[in-house]
Amino acid sequence: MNPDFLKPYDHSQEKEIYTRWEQSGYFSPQKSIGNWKLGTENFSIIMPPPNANGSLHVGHAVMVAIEDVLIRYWRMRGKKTLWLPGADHAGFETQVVFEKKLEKEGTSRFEILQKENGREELYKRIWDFTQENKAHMEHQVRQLGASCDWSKETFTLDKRIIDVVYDTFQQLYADGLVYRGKKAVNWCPKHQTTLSDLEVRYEEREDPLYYVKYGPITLATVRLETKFGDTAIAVHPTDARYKDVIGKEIEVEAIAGKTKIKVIADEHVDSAFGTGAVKVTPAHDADDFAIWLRHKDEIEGPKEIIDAWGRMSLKQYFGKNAEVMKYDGLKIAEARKQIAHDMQEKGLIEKVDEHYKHNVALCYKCGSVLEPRVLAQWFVDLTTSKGQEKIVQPAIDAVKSKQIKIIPEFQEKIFLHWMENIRDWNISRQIVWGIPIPAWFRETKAGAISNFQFPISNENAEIHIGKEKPQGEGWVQETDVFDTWFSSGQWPYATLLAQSGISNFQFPISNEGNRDKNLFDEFYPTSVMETAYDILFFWVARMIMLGLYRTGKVPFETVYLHGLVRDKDKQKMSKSKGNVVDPLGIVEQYGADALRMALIVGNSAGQDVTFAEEKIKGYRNFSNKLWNIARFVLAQNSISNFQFPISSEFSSILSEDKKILERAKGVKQQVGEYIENYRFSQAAEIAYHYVWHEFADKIIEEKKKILQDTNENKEQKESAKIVLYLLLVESLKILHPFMPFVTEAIYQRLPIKNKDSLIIESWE
RNA sequence: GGGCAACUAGCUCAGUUGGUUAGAGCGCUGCAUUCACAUUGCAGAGGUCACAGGUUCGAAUCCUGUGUUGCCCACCA
Repeated sequence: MNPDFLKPYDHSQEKEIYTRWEQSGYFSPQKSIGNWKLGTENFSIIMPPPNANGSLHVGHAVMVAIEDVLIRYWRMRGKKTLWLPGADHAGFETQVVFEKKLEKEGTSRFEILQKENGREELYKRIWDFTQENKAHMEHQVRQLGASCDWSKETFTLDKRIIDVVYDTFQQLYADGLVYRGKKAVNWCPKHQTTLSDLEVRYEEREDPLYYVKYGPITLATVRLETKFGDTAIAVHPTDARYKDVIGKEIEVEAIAGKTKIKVIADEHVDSAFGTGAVKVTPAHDADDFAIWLRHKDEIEGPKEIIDAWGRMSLKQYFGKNAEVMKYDGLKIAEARKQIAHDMQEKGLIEKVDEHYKHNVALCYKCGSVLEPRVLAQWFVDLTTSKGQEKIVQPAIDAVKSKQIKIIPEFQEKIFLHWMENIRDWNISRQIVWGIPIPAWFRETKAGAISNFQFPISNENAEIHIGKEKPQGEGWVQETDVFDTWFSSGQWPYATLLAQSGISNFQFPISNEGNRDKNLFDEFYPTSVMETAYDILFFWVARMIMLGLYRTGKVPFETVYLHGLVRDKDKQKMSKSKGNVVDPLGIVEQYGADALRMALIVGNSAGQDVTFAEEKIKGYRNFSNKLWNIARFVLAQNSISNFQFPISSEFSSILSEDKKILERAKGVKQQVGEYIENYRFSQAAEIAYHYVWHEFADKIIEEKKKILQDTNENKEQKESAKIVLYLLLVESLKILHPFMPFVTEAIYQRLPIKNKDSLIIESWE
C-alpha cells in the first residue's frame, strides 16, 4: 500500500493534481488523447466571466462548484464537454472600484482626464489594474478545481469580441433598432455618467412636501429648487377645480418677480394627490419630460437649471435677476433649504408636510441621489412595434415555449413580467473604461456647435456608425462607451465566434472551413447558463434577446439560477460590510473539495445559501473519511493486480456481494439522475450518505468481521476483498464531480496498471 | 401599488409527479481508544413540518385564506 495512506488526507496536494489535469489536455474538447475518445454528443457551458476588478468571493465558488459538477459528470458520461472560462472588464463597476483607489491616492479620474492624453492614461491604468486582477482570479478558479478549457479563455475586451460587439451594433443600427435620442435619463452626479433603469436603486426617504402658491393654484412638491425650470402646471382634464384655468396662462408671484405660466391638462395627473395640480419641469423629472412630449406644441421644453454636478445653474435663464442668482452654484439640498426659507418669508408657501415619505432614486454603486437629466444617449429600441417584434417577443416566446428552460421555474414568471414591461435600454455611458461606441458625429447646422460638447442631439448632427473616421471634414468621434452588459449580453455567441477565429462572419454562420475549429457551429446553442438570480435581467434576459436577434437561435437551452451566499447572520456579503469570505483562505484551510461540498449540499435552485464554516469542516472530515476508506480497502492484500476496465463479473464474487454491488450502481444512477435534473444538493447528499453511512459504517464493518475471522471460509474472504475494492472505485466515481481532488488523489494510488485519470474514467 | 419566495430538529437548511418510523451538517447527551479513520465509532435526545379551513383512503407536499420575514418590479408630484 502507498505509504501516503498512513497519514490523514492532506489537501495541499490539490495544486499538483490540478496542474496534472490541466496539462493532460482533458479539459479541452478539441482532440482525443490516448485511450480517451471524445464523445459525439456535446455539453457546453460558457462560464459567467467574473469581474476583473477584485478577487473572487464565495458566490463565484458556488458557480464553479455547480458548473464543474455538470461538466465533470457529463465528461465521465462520455460527452464532448466545453467549459469556456472568461473575464469581464465590467465597465462602470470597474471604473468605480478604480476611482476609489484614485481617491485614496488623493486624486480623481477628473484630474487625470484634464491632463494631455489623460483619457489614454486612465484607460491604460485601468487596463493594467484589470490584468492583475484577472491573473489572480484565474488562479482562484484553478484552486477551486474548475475543469474548464483555459486555452479558450476570453476577455470581454479581446479584439475579436469587440469586433462581434461592433458588428451587432451596426446591425442593430441598420435595422433601426438602436437610436440616439434625447430623453430624460438617470444621471449620477458623482460618477458623471448616465445609468440604465436597472442600475437605479430606490430608497424610501422622508422629506418635506411643500405646498406652493402658484397664483390661484396651490401645488405640492418636494423638489422646490426645480421651480426655476418649470414650464407649465398640469392638472387632470376632468378636475372641476381647475376647469376654468386649463389652457390659460396664469400670473404667478414668485421669487423671480411676477411671471406667467401655462396650465395644461394631462391624463397622468392624479387629482387625488396633494391639490391635484403638478408643476412641470421637463429638464429635471422623467414624468414631466413625458408630459412635455405630449404637449410639445403648448409649452416650453426643458429648461436646464441644475448642472451635471448637481449644482444650481441659473445664469442662462436668470442671469439678470439678483433675487434668483443668489442660489446659483448651490448644491441642490442647500438651494432647496434657502428657497424654502425665502419663499416662506414671502408667504408663497401655504403649508409644509414635514414627514412626507417617498421613493428616491439612487445610484446603485455610490448611493448618490440620481438627477434626471435630458441628454442624448444611445438606446436599444425595445418598445416600438419593431423592437418588440424583433427583439423582445422572440425572447418571450423562447421561454414560454420552453425552448429555454429556467430553473427554478418560478423565475420564469419574474422574467416574463420584466420582459413584458421592458423599456428602451440606455447603452451609453460617459466613462472611459469600456468598449467605445463606434460612432462619429458631424454638425449639420452651421454654428450650432460652436461651443462643442457631447452629447450632441440628433437634430444638430449627422451620425456615422463605424470604427473608422468617415470621409469628409468635421467628423468628431463619439466618446461614450457601451454599457458593459451590451457586450456581455452577447457573450455566448461572441466567445464561440472569437475562439473559432471566424472573422467577417455572417449569420447564419456557415459550416465552411475547419469544422473542428468552428466552436460556434459545434457548441451553439450552449447547454446550460448557470449564474446567480440577481443578474436575471441585467444579463440573462439580454443574452436571450441579443442571442436570438443575432443568431436566430437561443443562446442556451437551460438557465440554472443559484442563490446568493449570505453570511451566518443571513446578511448579503459585501466589501463595505466586511463580511466577505475569501474562497482562497477556505481552500487552504479545508481544501477545495470541502468548500465545494459545503456550497452544494443544502443549496437548491434560486434559494439563498448561508455560509457556515462548521459545515465546511464537516466535509473536510468527509474527505478524510474517504481517504481512510481507501486506506482500509487497499490494505487488504491480494488487491494489487486489477486490470482496467474493472469488471464486476468476477466469478469469485458471491451473490450476496453482487447485491451490494448492485446497490452501489443504483446509488450511482440515482446521483446521475439528480445531477441531470439539476438537483445537485440531493445528488451530493445521497452520495455522501451512501459512502459514509452505508459503505463505511455498514459494509466495511461487516466485511471486516469476515476478513478478520480465521474461521470464515476463503471464498467469502476473497469475495469481500473484491467487492470492497469495487465499491471504493464506485465511490470515487460517484463523488468525483463534487470532490474532484480527493477522489483523484485516491484513484492515482489504486493498484490499476493502465490507469490514467479519474476525470476521464467512464461513469458506468 | 403589483409580484415572487421563505416559514420543517437548538442553529443553518434539504425534502418536484401526495404514500410506510420527515432527513443532512453543526450543536447537545451517554458510552467506546492498541480495531482504516478522534478530521473516529456506537447509542440517543430533539420536530402538532407558521396558522386556519378544504380536497383525499392518505397532505410538509395539492387548493383557499391569514400571519410573519426577505426580495423584486412600479413615472404618484
